Amino acid sequence: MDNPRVTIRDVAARAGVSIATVSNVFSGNKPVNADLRARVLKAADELAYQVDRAASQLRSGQARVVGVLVPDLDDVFFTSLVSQLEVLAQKDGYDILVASSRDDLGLEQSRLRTLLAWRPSGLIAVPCSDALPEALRHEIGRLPIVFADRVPPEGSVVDTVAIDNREAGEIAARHLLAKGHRDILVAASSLAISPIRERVRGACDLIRTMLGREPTVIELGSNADRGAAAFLHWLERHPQPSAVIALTNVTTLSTLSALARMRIDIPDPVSVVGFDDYPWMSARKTGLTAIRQPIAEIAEAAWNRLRARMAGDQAPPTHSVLQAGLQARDSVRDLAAGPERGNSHDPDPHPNLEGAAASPKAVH
Amino acid sequence: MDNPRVTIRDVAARAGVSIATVSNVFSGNKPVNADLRARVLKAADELAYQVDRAASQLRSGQARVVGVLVPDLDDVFFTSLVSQLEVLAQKDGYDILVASSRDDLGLEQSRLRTLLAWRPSGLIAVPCSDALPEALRHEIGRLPIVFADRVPPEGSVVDTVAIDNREAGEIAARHLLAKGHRDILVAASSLAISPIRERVRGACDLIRTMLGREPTVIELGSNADRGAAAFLHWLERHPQPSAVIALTNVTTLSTLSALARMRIDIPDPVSVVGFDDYPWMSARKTGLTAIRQPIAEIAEAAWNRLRARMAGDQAPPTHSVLQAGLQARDSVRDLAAGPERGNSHDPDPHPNLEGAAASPKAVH
DNA sequence: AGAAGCCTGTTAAACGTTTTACAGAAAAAC
DNA sequence: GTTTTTCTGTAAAACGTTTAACAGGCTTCT
Repeated sequence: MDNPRVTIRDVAARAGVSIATVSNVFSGNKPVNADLRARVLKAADELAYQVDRAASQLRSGQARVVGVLVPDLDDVFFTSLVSQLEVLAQKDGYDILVASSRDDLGLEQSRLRTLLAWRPSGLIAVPCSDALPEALRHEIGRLPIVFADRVPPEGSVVDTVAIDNREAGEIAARHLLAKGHRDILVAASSLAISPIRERVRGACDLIRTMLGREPTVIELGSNADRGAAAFLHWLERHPQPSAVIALTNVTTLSTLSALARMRIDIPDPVSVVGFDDYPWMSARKTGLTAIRQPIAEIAEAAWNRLRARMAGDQAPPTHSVLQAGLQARDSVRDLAAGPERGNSHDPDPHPNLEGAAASPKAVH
Repeated sequence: MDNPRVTIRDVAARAGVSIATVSNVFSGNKPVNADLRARVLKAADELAYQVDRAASQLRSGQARVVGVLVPDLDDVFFTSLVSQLEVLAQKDGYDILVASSRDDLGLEQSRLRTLLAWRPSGLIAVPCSDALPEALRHEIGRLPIVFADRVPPEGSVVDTVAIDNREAGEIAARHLLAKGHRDILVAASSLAISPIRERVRGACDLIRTMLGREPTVIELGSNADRGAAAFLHWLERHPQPSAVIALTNVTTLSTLSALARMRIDIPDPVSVVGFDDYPWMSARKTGLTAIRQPIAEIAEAAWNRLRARMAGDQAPPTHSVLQAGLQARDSVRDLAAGPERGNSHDPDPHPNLEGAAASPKAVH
């Protein structure tokens, strides 16, 4: 009852073959005769044999594990990403090692180091700054790496997958402008994060062009509660905007929390365009109009790129850019249509004029 | 520029010591003279040496990795758990290997097998059925295992950590009864899941005792959208209840979605007690009254148990039971206070009479 | 029929660590 | 002054697998 550990040698003995044959049966590295194969499988099954990944990896150098590094495991956006990646990886026989950098450069560095110590066959990361993490510098040509979501603005030495963030901001702004909003507040998480800067730029550029004046931009951070407090603080000492664009799912939460606490209704007097699309956004009386990121496609693109690299693709880095779309619901008031006040009783959501279908588009 | 891999041997050569000494420096297994130690560290740093975990693990049998298995990586409850566990594990120098069973027994089996192939030093799992997964049967005395959240009702052969689910259901029911509600609907995810059955039992027992009749129980599944559709379907062909208890965070979402789509207001005419406590629950005009699970404490208890086991604790399995509490907000109407209708303009949430502080309580 | 080529299976040598057994030097005990 | 003990470092043997090199038994080709 207390057999210490069953190895390939035990299986070989029981099946009456050499250990190499057993290895070949499991790794599929060399073909093996059908009935021998059956004998081996039977023996392995009876002994409840499992190949030891450490030994396997040590000898072969092949890890069948990929590291996944994200900035925050409490942010649904990132966990959705992890969830999708787990499914894709599992389909291809890979396990995933997840680590969170908690948006801290030092922690990112150390988490990367420990991930690399596993000698993974690949790495998918959402880095927490624009600079290439020091720990990855030496790995550039060696280890397949894909950056997702947060990609350096000036191109990267590794493969990247992200949405067109500038356009995402623009879509939000265009929607509000089309509905007659003139006093738009832009709520960002942090301008230190380049995709956020891009979203802000997209929104601000359009607003400036159309209205000839700069919208106000505020930073609410990456924590919903603290963000809500910050926004509350802002609301108390500034005139109420007619609409706010939240550029992140947690900023959306912060915005809604603060508005709720101030007992300010949506979409009248304040309209809101949120970011990302999660069940809670439609689980409310006035569903949230939001910019939808195609998370499944981001994950898929990242995985496909990583898989190609792991298979030996040596082409220069590619940068996939996916499209975000507008998910129109009821949180934006139509000021252009007419001056009627109060909650709209019109059950029809506004049609989506902007064309929201997400489709991949390879660049560079 | 293309050195293939730097091993302990290279470091030893450069530092002018034996490989055993280098190993001792890094593993801390045997003390080593201070200046030798410094030489080794310097050499290692210059070569950017990293110990190879596969080799290390193969020889020592020590993995410094723990497997984490959850039923659904898109459910915030589980990802919060993973997030907390990642922090705790990292603090103790462990990495985590995450896998999702997607609530499928077969997948759970296969995911467990691949986790076990890593020979992890421990395993934290939220199983998807009451039965001990077949893959774990052989590991019982060998591998430290902790089950969290979903624990078999009749005790378990492994350590478990969970909340008092019966009481959680009871608290929700008591709150509604105290507010004068008589027509209560219980929305569960799936009665196949034992903690859900317990919550249902807690709520139903109390309601039966107080009111002398059985409340209606419906199953909405573990997907928010499908659950919303199911509840909508139910609402269309049954009389409106005065209150609904949602026993899961996704059932809460389903419930709110369906009510929103029916344009039924909260808390009047329908009150809602939700489950779990997430930012989106307070990011609404009428904040959600909900049963709060102490996720951080669940994670901590699970990790502490696992750590003790990994350190060699051989005591019989323990079963920690934590307390859930009521987070009172504005989604429950007070029918007892008076017959006034319409949205309450009273900004004060009802005081929490039930005593919500969560505290660990060891059992068995 | 004999040589050449393919299968299919085996033997043995890695892979990079940890760890046991041991050796030499310094310190302590007699 | 010798012996014992303690301390530090080293040599070498694992750990369980993959894989290169090889060895037979076939088929296939001259």
